[in-house]
Amino acid sequence: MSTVELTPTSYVVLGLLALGGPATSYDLKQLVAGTVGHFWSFPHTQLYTEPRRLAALGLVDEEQEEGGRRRRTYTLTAAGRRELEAWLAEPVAGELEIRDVGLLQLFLHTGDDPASIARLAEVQAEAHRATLATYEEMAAAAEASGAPDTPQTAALRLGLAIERAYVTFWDDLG
Amino acid sequence: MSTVELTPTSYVVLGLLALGGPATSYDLKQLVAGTVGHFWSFPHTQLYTEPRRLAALGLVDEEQEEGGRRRRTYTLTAAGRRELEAWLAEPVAGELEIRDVGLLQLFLHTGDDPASIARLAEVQAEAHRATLATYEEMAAAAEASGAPDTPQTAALRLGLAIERAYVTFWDDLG
DNA sequence: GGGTACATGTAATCAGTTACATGATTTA
DNA sequence: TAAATCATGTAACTGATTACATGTACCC
Repeated sequence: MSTVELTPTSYVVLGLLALGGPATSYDLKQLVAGTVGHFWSFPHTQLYTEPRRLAALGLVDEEQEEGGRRRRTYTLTAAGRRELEAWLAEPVAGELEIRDVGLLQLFLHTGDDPASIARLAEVQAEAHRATLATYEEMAAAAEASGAPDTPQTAALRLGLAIERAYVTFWDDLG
Repeated sequence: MSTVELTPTSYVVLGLLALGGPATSYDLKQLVAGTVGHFWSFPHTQLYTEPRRLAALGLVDEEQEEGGRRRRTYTLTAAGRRELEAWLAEPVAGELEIRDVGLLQLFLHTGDDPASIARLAEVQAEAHRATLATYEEMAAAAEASGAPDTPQTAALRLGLAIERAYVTFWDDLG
C-alpha cells in the first residue's frame, strides 16, 4: 500500500535510477535529455530538487562526495523500487495531453488569414521533420546495435508514428 | 510591439473570445471542454482567474451583471485582439510535449515484466479507442453540417491521425 | 592564464492545481 | 419542498519555472 504522494516527475527519477543505476543530478539530466525528455521534459533544476525530496521520503539514498564538486549520487532504495513497481503495475487512466503550441496556434486562428496559417504550417513541418530525423537515427542506431526490443525502443516507435503523422499533417496543410 | 507576458492559457482565453464572442467563465469552460480541452486542458478555476488577469491588463473588458448570479461577462478589447493577432502571426518554435502517463509508464518499464506491459497496452488501447470514437463523431458531425473547412476542423484531423497511431501502437504491443 | 563551456546548485516567484464553499436552478 | 445538479467563485498551497550564481575543467 502506497500512501506517499508522488508526481510523474518523481517516477521519472525513480524509473531512471532503476533503469540506469545510481546517478547524480547531472547524470539524470543527461539521461532525460536523451530519452524521456523528448516527450516529457522539465528544467534541470527539478533534477536537483526532486531527488532530494525523494531522499527525504526514503525512496532514494543520497551520498555526497567529500572533495571536489561535492556532488550527490542517488541510489534507489528497496522502498523506492517497491513504490515504482507498484505504480508501474497499475495502469493509470490519465488523459493524454498534447502541449503543442503550434497546434494551439492553428486552433485559435479564424479562417480568414490563410497566409498566416501557411507560414505556421511551414515552420511546423520543418520542426517536425527535424524531430523525425532524430528519431529515425535513434531507431537505426538501436537496430544496428542488435539489441533486443525494449519498452524504450517500443516508445520510440510510437514517437516515430506520431512525428510522421505530424509531418504529413502540416505538409498537407501548407 | 508586445511587452506583456502571457501564457498559452491567456491565448486560449483571448482566442476563444475572438472565435465565439463575449462569454462568461462558465461559457469558456464549456467551450474549452468541447474543443481545445481535448488536447490542452486545465481546471475550470483558471477560466475564472485568467480572464480577470487579462482584464487588469486591459486585454478584455469585464462586465458584471447586477442581479442574480452576478456573473461576469468578458469581451475582447481592441488591445486584446491586437495581442492575439500578433501572437498568431508569429509561429512559435516551442517543442511538442506529450504529457501521456501511459507512455511514461511504458517507458519506465524494465523489459522483464511482459504481463504488466500487456495489461497497460490493453487499458491504453481501450482508452484511445474511446477517444478516437469521439473524434470520429465530431468529424462526422462537422462534415454533415456542410460547413467549410476551418482551422478547428483541421486540428481535429490531426487529432484523428494521432489517435489512430495510438490505437495501432497499443494494439500491436498487446 | 584567460576565456569558454560544462557542471552544480540556491532562491524567489508564480502558474496551475486542489480543496473548499455557496448560490441558483431544475426535477422528483 | 427537498434533493440533486448546475454554476460560480475564493483561498491556500506547491510543483515547476525563471533567474541568478559560482565552481571546475578544458583549450587556445
